[in-house]
Amino acid sequence: MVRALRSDAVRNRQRLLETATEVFATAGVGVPLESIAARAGVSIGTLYNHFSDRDGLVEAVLGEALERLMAVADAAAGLDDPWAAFEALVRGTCELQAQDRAVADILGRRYPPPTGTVHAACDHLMDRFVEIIERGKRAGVLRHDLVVDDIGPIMWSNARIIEASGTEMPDAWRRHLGFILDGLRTPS
Amino acid sequence: MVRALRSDAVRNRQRLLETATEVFATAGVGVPLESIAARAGVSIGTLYNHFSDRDGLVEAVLGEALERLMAVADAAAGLDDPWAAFEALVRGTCELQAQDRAVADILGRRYPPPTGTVHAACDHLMDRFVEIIERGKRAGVLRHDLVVDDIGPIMWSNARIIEASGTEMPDAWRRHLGFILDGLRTPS
DNA sequence: AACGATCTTGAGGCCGCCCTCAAGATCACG
DNA sequence: CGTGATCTTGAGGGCGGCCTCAAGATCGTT
Repeated sequence: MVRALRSDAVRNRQRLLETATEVFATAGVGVPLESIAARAGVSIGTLYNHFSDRDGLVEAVLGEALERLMAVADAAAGLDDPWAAFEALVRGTCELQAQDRAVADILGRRYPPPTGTVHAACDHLMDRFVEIIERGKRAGVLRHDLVVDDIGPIMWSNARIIEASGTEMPDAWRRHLGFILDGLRTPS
Repeated sequence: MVRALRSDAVRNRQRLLETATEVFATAGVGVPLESIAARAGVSIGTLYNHFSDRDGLVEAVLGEALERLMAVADAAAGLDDPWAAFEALVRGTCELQAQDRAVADILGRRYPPPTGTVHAACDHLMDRFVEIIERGKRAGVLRHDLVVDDIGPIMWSNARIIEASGTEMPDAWRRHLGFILDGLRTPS
């Protein structure tokens, strides 16, 4: 049986989750845990009371972001036009990377082997990609030699571009992705 | 007047340079300096006797790699066919990144603001790009909206793909770059 | 060979980060 | 209000990396 948490514990846990969500989203999953505890107004010990380690915190925090990811994937899969579906999936995923550095880190392979919910979400995403790529190729809108394994590199590099371009060239990734998409489309 | 180095100092400096070249090329410019000293059979203190800090060592080591870079750039600029020139420049640069992690780090923006010789080399490379992009656009083989600033992201992301794909997918970057190049070409 | 100039050495200070744990604070319940 | 269970705290140990500097080794010159 799981004991009920004490009220202060509930409050602290909540604050930690909120803070971590913000900080991870803006500074990435690699940020010092001390900084999260500090911003949450709590000691580092308390953070470790609630989460086993960085992984535990990440797992606990990424829920909403992963749902957004799945939502994008499902929405894309729901589109009728095969090219539109593919484009929506790629653009949507990259957009989420741009909006949330934690997502960029995960999808960009800057953070160790995803496990648990994170892994599951990535799997689901990849399944959608398989599906949509198949559809696109059958419809003849996607280049015939494209395979799912080509998606990884797109996301890794998108993460890097977002990071390296920072605030000076905030739409660099969009331009770049545009080029790639043009390269993936079957010439009409 | 510059004093002549003592013979043992010459030997050590030489060994350090050789070792650093190897290690930087395979493990990147961020590798612990201690590991270089160790592999060179010399103490960390000696390394710091010869090079002010990591930057100093990098600068001293990168000479040949930078020359290879310029050679590629000049060779590309020498090609008659405008598309061939562009493709050679992009592919050549990325190839050098794949062969030498130090080059990948520099061109991939994983290492601080390039200064000195490194900066000069990057400048030269970019000049070549400007030139070749202009030529390609005039000849109508390159998409009209392409600008030099679009090259950075290509190299940043190439560095990332090389790194993330490691030995499992050693030609991931090549495939990916192929897509991009198709996206940059004017549809015929 | 002997001496001073030059060079090497590696322990150690510093820093940032990870994570732990004993002591103390807070809560909740009777 | 008192008492035990629960939770928080932050100093501190560990680690890995940067860089320094006083002591000692080596060189080369006379």
